[in-house]
Amino acid sequence: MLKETYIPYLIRLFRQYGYDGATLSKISEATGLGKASLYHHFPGGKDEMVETVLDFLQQWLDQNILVVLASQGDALTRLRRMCDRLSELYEQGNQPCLSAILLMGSARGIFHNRVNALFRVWIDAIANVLIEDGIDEELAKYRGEDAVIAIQGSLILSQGLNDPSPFMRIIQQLPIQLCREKSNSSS
Amino acid sequence: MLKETYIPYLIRLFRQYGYDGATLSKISEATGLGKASLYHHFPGGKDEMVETVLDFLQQWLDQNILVVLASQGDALTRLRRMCDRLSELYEQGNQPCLSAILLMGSARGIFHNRVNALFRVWIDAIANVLIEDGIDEELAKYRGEDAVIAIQGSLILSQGLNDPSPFMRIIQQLPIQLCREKSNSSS
DNA sequence: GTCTATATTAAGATAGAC
DNA sequence: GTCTATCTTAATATAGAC
Repeated sequence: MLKETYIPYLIRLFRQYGYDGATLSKISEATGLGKASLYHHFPGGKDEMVETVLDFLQQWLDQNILVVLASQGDALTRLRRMCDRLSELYEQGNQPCLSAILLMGSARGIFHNRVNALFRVWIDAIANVLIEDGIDEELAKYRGEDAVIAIQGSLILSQGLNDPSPFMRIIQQLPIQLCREKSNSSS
Repeated sequence: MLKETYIPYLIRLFRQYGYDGATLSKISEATGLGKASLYHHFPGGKDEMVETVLDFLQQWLDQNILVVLASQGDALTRLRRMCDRLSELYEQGNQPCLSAILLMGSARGIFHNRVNALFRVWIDAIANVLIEDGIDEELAKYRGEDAVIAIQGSLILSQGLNDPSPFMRIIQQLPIQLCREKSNSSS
């Protein structure tokens, strides 16, 4: 089997247990592979498994979020498409964000740079849509951050309340929020 | 020494390494206590340490957030006081939220109910301030959620970018955002 | 209340047969 | 490419002296 075969299992395990909690025993059980076989596919051990998952997520970002943000249509339409993809990725608010999980705990030191890069690319892509839509460059950058903040925060709250509805509400409101004319956040 | 003495060390360790990553060896080193002494203070081991920290955080919420939300002054003033306290708690955006950390990884199953309770109390307290201020009850509940979402999301982003400014920007904007008259999030 | 010493279990990782 | 068996290290936890 190609090592790509095991990515869905790895994503599910790291989401559920985190970096430290997803032990090789759990990974072995979930994939049906013995520990030695896991090291055949991932000689670098668990860190290489996470790197492989991050490669996949980077690709997913490119082929889903960045593609729809660069697609035909007005800003509102393109942002709605992004939200549809995000809703799939996070299973309607029932699954946490792997990037956020990798920022928590002892994995942070190892994977921080990669997560940082994912966030920056995502924020810039949203900001560019808004700039094309006529929004001031600085405000667009803040709105890009606001989008990531709303997604991440609502995922945390949905996890905390064990209720996907905060995420779904935010996802539904987000496109119109980002495209609104005036800043309602003047200091 | 009273076991309360060790709470600041525990908070720092769980914030930095998470539940799984904060090993007894690290805790022993940070506190200067041997492992056996740690079990003298916390017979239930690491889980009892986390429970002790959650007791402290629940108290902190009562004596800081709930107190200032029930204090004298208009809604905007009280929400600004809340934000000041939050800014201290999260060290101006440089420290992650322990509740969020406990929702990630294998700790979630153990402490989810307690974190859930913390979130609910906090959201309700914010909503009540807004209801007193004349905001519709349902909208106030959503605004309470929005506050927690903005805080949690901005802490994640500040961690991800290694830059406290997203948190500080959100904290500064939050009171006026919550008190705004019209919902700019109509569907 | 803190220590040393140790028990027990599980984790990450590898050797080598098939 | 997968396995069994094993190694090494580290984690949680306890016994018992001081």
